Amino acid sequence: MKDISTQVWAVDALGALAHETRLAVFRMLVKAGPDGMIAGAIAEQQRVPPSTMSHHLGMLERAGLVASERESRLIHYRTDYLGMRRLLAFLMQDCCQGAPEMCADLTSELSCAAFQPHDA
Amino acid sequence: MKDISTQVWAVDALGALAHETRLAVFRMLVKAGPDGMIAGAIAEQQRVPPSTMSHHLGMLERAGLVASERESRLIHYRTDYLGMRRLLAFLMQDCCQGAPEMCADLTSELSCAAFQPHDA
DNA sequence: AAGGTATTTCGAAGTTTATCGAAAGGTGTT
DNA sequence: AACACCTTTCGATAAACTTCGAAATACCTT
Repeated sequence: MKDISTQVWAVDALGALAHETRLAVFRMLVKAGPDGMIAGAIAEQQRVPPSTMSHHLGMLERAGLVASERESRLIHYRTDYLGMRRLLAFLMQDCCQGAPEMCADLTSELSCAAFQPHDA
Repeated sequence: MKDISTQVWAVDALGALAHETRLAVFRMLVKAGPDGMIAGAIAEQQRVPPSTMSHHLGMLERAGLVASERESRLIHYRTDYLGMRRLLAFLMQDCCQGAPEMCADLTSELSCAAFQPHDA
């Protein structure tokens, strides 16, 4: 075992994403980019009462997947890219020692522009 | 929304991983490589009763993250790399349109040999 | 400081999930 | 066919999660 506490955190992070509304919110924030979105707008967009959404956003934040920042009366939520990175890295960790060719497949599948700067 | 049914599946997959034992099992299988492990050995390795482990393995399998195959009396469980790939791709999807530089960071962090064939 | 807006916390209800022993389902051996 | 082995299914209990209205908190405006 490389890091037992990271595993504990990963369970929380995965649990935070393992919910229809929260996963939709997380992806919406990823799409929204660094500026993020305002709490009220997130709740409205997902057709969920503010108190319920607050609960979900709190879970995502405690899991280190999103971060919040107050701006006057509004609260901005944005993706915590470091947390997202940690989670993806954790899941991919160790996959190569067993079967390197699987990893190659994995990376070629990822739909990030960073991977295909040369072609469509 | 790109694909609503994929999102539903992703919630299941994330939920399957959002458990200490199941996440440990999944990672153990990733490390074990294509040959996978035998159900009994998995249960013993994790110090969990067979019936409990069977329940967990069933969840991982229904989520498309592992696959099982019977060999006489034993049942082999192995990582379903396609499912793993689908999940990672789903999570990374759309992250570049908001902030391409985040994606570059993401890929450089991944600890796969496929990314660093030149150095340690 | 009074009032209005944005968001969170509290509390209670219903729903889902986790656990594991006992029993059942397959599979090979004698 | 009877037995032993490996694994799953069943069933019941305990624990955790989800939901959302009401109340509380934080902030700005007047």
